[in-house]
Amino acid sequence: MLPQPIPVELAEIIAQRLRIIGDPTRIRLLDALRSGERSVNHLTEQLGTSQQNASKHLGMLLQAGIVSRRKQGTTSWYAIADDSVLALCEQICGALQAQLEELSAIVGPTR
Amino acid sequence: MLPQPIPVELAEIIAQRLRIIGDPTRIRLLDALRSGERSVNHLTEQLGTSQQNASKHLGMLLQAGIVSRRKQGTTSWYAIADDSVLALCEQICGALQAQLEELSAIVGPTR
DNA sequence: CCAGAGTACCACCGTGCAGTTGTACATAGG
DNA sequence: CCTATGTACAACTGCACGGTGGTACTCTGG
Repeated sequence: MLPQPIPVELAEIIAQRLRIIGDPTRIRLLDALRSGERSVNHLTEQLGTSQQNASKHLGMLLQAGIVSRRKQGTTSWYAIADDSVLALCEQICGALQAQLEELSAIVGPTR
Repeated sequence: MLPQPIPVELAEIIAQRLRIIGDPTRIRLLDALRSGERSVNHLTEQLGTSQQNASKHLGMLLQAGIVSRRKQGTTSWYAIADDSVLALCEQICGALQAQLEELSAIVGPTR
């Protein structure tokens, strides 16, 4: 599926994508959106951060096409538009768990 | 598999992991290692970067447990230790292609 | 028309990181 | 030994980014 020598441009696109998701606040925003559509106010309170910060990160996720925005009155409702990002986090956690199991096997092999 | 409210610490770990992979040079290093074990010198020439830069990024990937190092004489041989990173890139590309197809469907729906 | 709520944008600051330069270390060859 | 080769580490610089404060804009309710 991937071309054998990945061109520099594609490497930069992939890297940019990974860096967009690679932020604790944005990961927590996406996590909060797993339950469904949420307003900025709700997300701000759930994360315990400032409204400006939440809006800023949601704007970045929106521009990247990872979330979608729906305006109703004065409130904006955000939702996950790209389900693959959650699978990405799952995969990361899976790799981490595999590494931890290897380490524990080395530390305590006979036990 | 993932806990429902992702704890802040886990979000930071996932984010750090994504940021480590989210660099064009490191993605190209991992891509070059898809063909098998390679020396620093070989990777330096293949990427067209400096030896110091390649060594620096390889050190980061090594510390993260993504690649492995084997020293023989004066040369260091690096190899991919965590195959899931390649699947990660594949997934990113898949999501990008899906988004592109959606866009092209909007731009030229009858053609 | 006015006040308040909800949201987004802008400027700023501090931090972290990518790339470069210089250099130290280890090993093989003569 | 002495030199060359291959690699890793430290310091520096420029730049991008995360968080914050301030503010403008929009819509709703009175």
